[in-house]
Amino acid sequence: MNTNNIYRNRTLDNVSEQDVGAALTLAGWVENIRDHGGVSFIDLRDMYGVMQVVMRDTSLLDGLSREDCISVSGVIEHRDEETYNPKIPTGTIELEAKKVEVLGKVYRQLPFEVMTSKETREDVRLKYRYLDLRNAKVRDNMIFRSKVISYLRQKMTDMGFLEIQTPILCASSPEGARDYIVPSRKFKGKFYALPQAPQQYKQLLMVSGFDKYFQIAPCFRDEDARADRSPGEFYQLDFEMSFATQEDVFKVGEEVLYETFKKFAPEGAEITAAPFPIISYKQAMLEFGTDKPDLRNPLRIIDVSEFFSRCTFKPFHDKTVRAINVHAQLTRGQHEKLLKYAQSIGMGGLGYLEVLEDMTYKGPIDKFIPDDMKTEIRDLAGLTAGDTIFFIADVEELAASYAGQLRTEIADRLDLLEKNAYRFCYINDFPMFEYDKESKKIIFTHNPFSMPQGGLEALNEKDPLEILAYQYDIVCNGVELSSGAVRNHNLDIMVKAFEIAGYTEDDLKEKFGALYNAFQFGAPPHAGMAPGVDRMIMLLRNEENIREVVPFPMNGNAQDLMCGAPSEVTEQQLREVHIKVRQ
RNA sequence: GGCUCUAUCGUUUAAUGGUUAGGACACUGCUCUGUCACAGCAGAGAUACGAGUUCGAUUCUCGUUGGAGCCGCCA
Repeated sequence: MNTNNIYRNRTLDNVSEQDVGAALTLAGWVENIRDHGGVSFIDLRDMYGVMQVVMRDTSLLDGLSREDCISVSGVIEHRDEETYNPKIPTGTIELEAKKVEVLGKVYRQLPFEVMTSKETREDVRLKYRYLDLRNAKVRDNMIFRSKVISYLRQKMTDMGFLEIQTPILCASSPEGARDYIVPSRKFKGKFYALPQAPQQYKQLLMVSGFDKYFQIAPCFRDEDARADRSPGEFYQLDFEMSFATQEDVFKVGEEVLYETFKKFAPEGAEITAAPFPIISYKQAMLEFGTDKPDLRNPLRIIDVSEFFSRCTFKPFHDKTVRAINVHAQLTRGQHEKLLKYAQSIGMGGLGYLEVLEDMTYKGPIDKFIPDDMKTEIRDLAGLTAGDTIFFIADVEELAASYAGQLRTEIADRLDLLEKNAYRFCYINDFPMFEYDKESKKIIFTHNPFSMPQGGLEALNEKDPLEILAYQYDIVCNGVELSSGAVRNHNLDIMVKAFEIAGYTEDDLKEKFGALYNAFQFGAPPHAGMAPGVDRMIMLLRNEENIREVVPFPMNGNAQDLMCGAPSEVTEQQLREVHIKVRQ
């Protein structure tokens, strides 16, 4: 880039051997100073690269320190061949400084060294995030993020989707996550809420006739953080389509994600090609013990409850029994560690069998399997010599969950995960309702606006807990990237569904008035989903923590350590919005 | 709300019931004409806070505060 102003006339990606002899002014930050007495070097860094500046007049160095922001004028010189630096693109040239101007001085000792900031305690990095962002790796994550987002926009636009902004100040909704609320000045005692997602607006856009909508949408949820979950706010690639079925949405999701991952994944990465495998919720809970399976993990869980109901091992009778064949022999140490892990997640013990060379079994469970049933378990679990099979028994829900956690733990310990691969799948057929033990009521499992499979007839006739929804997730490497649904655009079905979840038609009118009204004016069938943008980038960058790909993340307690949010406001501000804070 | 881990110079890391609490990088000063995360010499700089046990606590115990991870929660 040519900029040509008083600060600089080139950026550092645009200086090359062709410029040897040219008088240039460059600007950036002092990354490093190497003072050799008679001659000194500084590494000048800007957003685009690094350039060595040589100072033969060492008085130019006076008063300079690391991370000062400076403008340097001088002449580009060719380096002697033995002093080339192959590590940087500008390694065969350097700028001989004639004049240095400090544009922004460093007045205090830096809280950490920029070059190694990623090794610094996270709360210190976050407090000085603007310095942390000077680090090349952190900066590259942001540049990468920008490129991904701009590609997503381009791709969605190319596919015929229209980007439309929806409000940030909207009405609070009773379902889902806790809202962030904003008090109203004009209406005493009333509040706006920040959107958990643009859910209702995008459905209203469908009613308006905007066939294909998308948005890189900020979403706000007042829930606790996790390593892969930003507290407070995050971004989704939110999209919705009219006259669309689940399959139509799957096609769009597959295309966008596959193309994006193909373009941005590390070199040589394997990416699931479309069509992505579709796994029902029920099958996922059985085979993987979770609704977000990591398909890089080759281990599968099988159900052996019926088999063990016929064996003589009492503790397994009347239990759900799941089994994992790990296709390997574990050392005694590995067994001990695994048992310890099993106990740490709440399991009583961990039964297993080892398959010997002669296909007989060894292990604490063996004596409870009658001789005439030994080949049956072999066929059931596909046992071959050298295998070890673990058994997990409990009530169904816990057995599934324990088996799922063990599957992950074993694969980790035995290093079984497929390397440099992005394995996608759809999980669908989620239950529409579930029983909430706390309130002892039937509640919506996920999105209350999803279309129940079987429509009104199912709602009227089936056990609510048996009804499935046209509701789906995209999972990649064990990370839930997205959820979505075919929406319920039929008012009768919606009234009935909400009735089952304990809402009257009046509740519906009051809480979701916009949708309730809109669906009386010719609502088209529609469906959509919303892949998480931050999570996508985290996966593509192989970062363990989502904060590494967010420009200004809050800490785990949803505090902005840099600016001090949340903070107190003045008495007057509170008075204006009719709020009194209880001491 | 619950569980687990954690807190030593600016950063990072070591050690210890009695020490001058050590190193590395950064910082300050000096030396050095080709380095590139330069090198050498010298210097300044730390046991989060509050109790308890003890002759003596930075070390052991409890609590507070902060941080991280997990569970709950996240339509």
